[in-house]
Amino acid sequence: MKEGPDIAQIGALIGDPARANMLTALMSGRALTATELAGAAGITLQTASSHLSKLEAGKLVRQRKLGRHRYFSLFDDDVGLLLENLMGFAASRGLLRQRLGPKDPSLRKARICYNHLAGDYGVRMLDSMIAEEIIESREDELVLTDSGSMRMTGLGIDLESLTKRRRPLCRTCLDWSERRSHLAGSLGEALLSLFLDKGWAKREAESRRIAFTRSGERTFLDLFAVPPAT
Amino acid sequence: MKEGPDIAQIGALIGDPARANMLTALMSGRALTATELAGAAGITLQTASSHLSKLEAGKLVRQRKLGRHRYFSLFDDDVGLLLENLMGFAASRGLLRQRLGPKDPSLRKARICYNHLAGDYGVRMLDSMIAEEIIESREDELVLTDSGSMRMTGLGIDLESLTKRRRPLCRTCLDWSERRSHLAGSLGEALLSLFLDKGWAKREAESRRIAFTRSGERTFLDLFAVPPAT
DNA sequence: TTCATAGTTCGACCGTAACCGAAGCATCCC
DNA sequence: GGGATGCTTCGGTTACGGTCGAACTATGAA
Repeated sequence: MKEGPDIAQIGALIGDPARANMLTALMSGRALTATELAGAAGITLQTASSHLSKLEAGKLVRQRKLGRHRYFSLFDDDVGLLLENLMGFAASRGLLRQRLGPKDPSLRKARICYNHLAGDYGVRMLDSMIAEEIIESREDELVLTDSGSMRMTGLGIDLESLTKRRRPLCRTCLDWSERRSHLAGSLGEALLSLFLDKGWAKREAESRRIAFTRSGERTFLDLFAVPPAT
Repeated sequence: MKEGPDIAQIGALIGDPARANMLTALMSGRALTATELAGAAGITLQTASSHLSKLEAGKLVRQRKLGRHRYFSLFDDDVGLLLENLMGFAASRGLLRQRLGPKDPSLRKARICYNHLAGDYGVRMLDSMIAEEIIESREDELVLTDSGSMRMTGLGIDLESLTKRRRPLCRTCLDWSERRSHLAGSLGEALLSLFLDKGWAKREAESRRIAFTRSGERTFLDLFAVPPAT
């Protein structure tokens, strides 16, 4: 017997509440210091340090030294996708965290998923892009069309530099609150940065929430109009 | 903070080696008794019973009483998909089980993924079905085409009864060995049963391997021809 | 009824891992 | 240099959970 990969190790890594909290905090896409992560998990710095070295050994997070700080972030996109997946599963089993303040409609509306837009607005964006034939869905992957490339470039996205990287341009990511897919991959990341750079939306501190400005929201909804319901 | 679903509980459930082994054993799609699962995990019956009640409480498995036996199986398709996902992730981190006997090329070729075909042959089948326009990939979901419906019916699949159920007909499932998608959902399940019923392939005992007979393999490969590489 | 098999529950044991205080490095600032 | 900050390492405590033996329940067979 004993066939197949070892899922227990990863389960155990994610299974500790303190570590799960840190990973969730890192889903904000920010690189956080050990002290910040300790605060997010509600434990002392020493304990956090021990947890982080385990997460690092398991290739779930990576660290970058910057001055006397150590900035931790998720190891790669795959970790983000897996965590979002797990959240979807947990939500489907009715496993919500105890101290879930308000039901957080704003979190369902627009939030950051590691490095791209998620929530109602994220799903809506992908829907629109497919309806507008900016993206085509082939087999199980998403492909940017020629006309889509032009529109993205028109928005100010440097596709050239994006495609140079080895990371896939477009990926789907299952949204735990909407139970449908939104756009991940380097294009998903680039689009979110664009929104932030242009000031259409802002990230809230210490949260995954994305807050659109009034005019930014109008522009966004105009740009990614949803086709009338069939 | 504390926003979002609780992933730690699920992680902890999967994180124990004994439980992970049981879940992996259940990925064979068979309903197994507590004793069989104890054997698969290498623990005593008492311990297994305790683990199983936890898995049941966490809605990862369900049990059916049949005489004096209790047959355990995965709670639903979602659990199977999640586990396959986790295996893919674990494999990508190089986390293989210690006592992995032979590299198991046969397992990579064709195996059962909870209730549908996975491995090289599973991926190949979906590829072919899309190329032959039996299935179309829209947005992030798979849709059976009209001509596809006819072909499936021609094979002897009762689509009517499949669509009556609330489960989705077609779903993608990420294959951990191929790193691409294969067909899940009730159609995926029905197709595998068909292969087994027609005697094209057999399930090996105590394993996830699917062994095609010589003539069955020919028929399968003929039916799901792969388009010439572009 | 009696015996055998399948499984759960209880109790006790034990190991591991989470946790924190204190000390030790490393980096930056003055 | 001296002092402050950020983080790691060490050591020791504690608690939780996995484990199994033994006793108990339930179903089936003789």
